[in-house]
Amino acid sequence: MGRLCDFCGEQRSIVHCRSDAACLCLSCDRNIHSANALSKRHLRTLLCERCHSQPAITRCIQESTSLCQDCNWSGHVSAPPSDVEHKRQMINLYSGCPSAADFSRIWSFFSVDKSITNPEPDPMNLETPSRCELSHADFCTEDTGMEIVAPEAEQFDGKEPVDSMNPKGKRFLEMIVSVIRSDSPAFMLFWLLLRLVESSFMKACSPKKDPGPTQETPCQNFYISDTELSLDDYEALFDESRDETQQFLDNGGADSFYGMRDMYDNECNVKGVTTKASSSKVETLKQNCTTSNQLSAESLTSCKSDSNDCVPRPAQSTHSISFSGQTTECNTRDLPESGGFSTVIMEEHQYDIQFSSAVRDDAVLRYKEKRKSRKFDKKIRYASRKERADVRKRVKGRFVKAGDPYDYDPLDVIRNQ
DNA sequence: TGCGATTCTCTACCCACATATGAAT
DNA sequence: ATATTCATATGTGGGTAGAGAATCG
Repeated sequence: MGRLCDFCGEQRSIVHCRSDAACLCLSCDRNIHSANALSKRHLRTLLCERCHSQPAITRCIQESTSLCQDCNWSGHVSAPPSDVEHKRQMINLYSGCPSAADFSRIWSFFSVDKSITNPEPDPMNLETPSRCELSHADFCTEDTGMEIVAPEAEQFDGKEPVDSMNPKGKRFLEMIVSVIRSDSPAFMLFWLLLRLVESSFMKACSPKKDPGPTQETPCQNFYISDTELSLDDYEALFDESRDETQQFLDNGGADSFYGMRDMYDNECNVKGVTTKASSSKVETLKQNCTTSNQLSAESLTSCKSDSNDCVPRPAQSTHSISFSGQTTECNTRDLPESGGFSTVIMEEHQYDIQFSSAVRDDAVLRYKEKRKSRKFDKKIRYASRKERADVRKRVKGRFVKAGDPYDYDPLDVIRNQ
């Protein structure tokens, strides 16, 4: 059984929008996220075909099923299949309004069923197909105006030094700051930072031209001498993240940061924290740009964190990024040419991350312990209303009109104490 | 081991009304 | 641009119904 679209409530939901915390059918996804420039930036992915509630992160080839972090963990890691290890593919996130062809490009397992020109969706039949199929009615194949999330990133080829003398590099830095200040997902920033590291790495590896008598520039000395970014203290990383989160929430959450009433839940507040932390980091980076070490592991915490997913996602880079000694090697590729959407976790690649099960078990165990210890105390937003409710007379717990008979008066309880 | 009855746990909902919010003037 | 008025939405807590889980015979 599947899940109905949160918006229309009629068709089977296919994609998950994290920003809206909603599961949507393809039609509604396209309609909603083509409404304006902001909604176009919402990052979406397939919906987990097992729990039908969480965003899928990986695709099991053998089972032809898209799975979220938890379902992937329970189905492949904690209780691995007995026969043969299942091959899995990373599932890309996307934004904008991709066409069906675009979908097929970013998800090879996606196919477009053009023979179905006017399918009558059966709300009662929510069986998830073994292959994800887009009907022609759901998605037209012609390209419509779509927002490119990081057009500047496309222009920045990653091979030029970040240098204030270089207009592209300067624009790149400005872009980072603009991304930080926007509500773009934090791991978009993570990708940008990786590009920044990469560009510096390229310069460090390439023969240096004689710069000649150049004037001092803020970013002149920004080279990455050691491309291995290590997070030696895994525990400290997440402890710090949580503390910052709590502090951020205590300070008013995202409202205090953006100056607006946010529509996000705590998860997005986490995003706010990481963005904030990264913001200060990059601002420092921009101002000083002195040593490569300033781009510390802390910056990497800006990768998108999830209440259900505290394990850093693999990043695509030629650099070796070590998490608690676990190293993953990925290939850097430029963002694919697209007609207006962008995939954020780059090209799909085989999901062969070499996390050792022991370390993974340990991390998950600690995470679950922390999750237990979390406090979700009710927060009173309006003290005056609480004061009112605290003295209001009731009948079987329900408020009653002033003057009506009542069976419970909080003031009587206070007087009797 | 399976099944029905009972008990336990959890959670959404209800109510009135002061106040926040936004639109209209 | 600012102030005022008006209508609507929101949030507050204790008790309860109902759903689902757990236990027992």
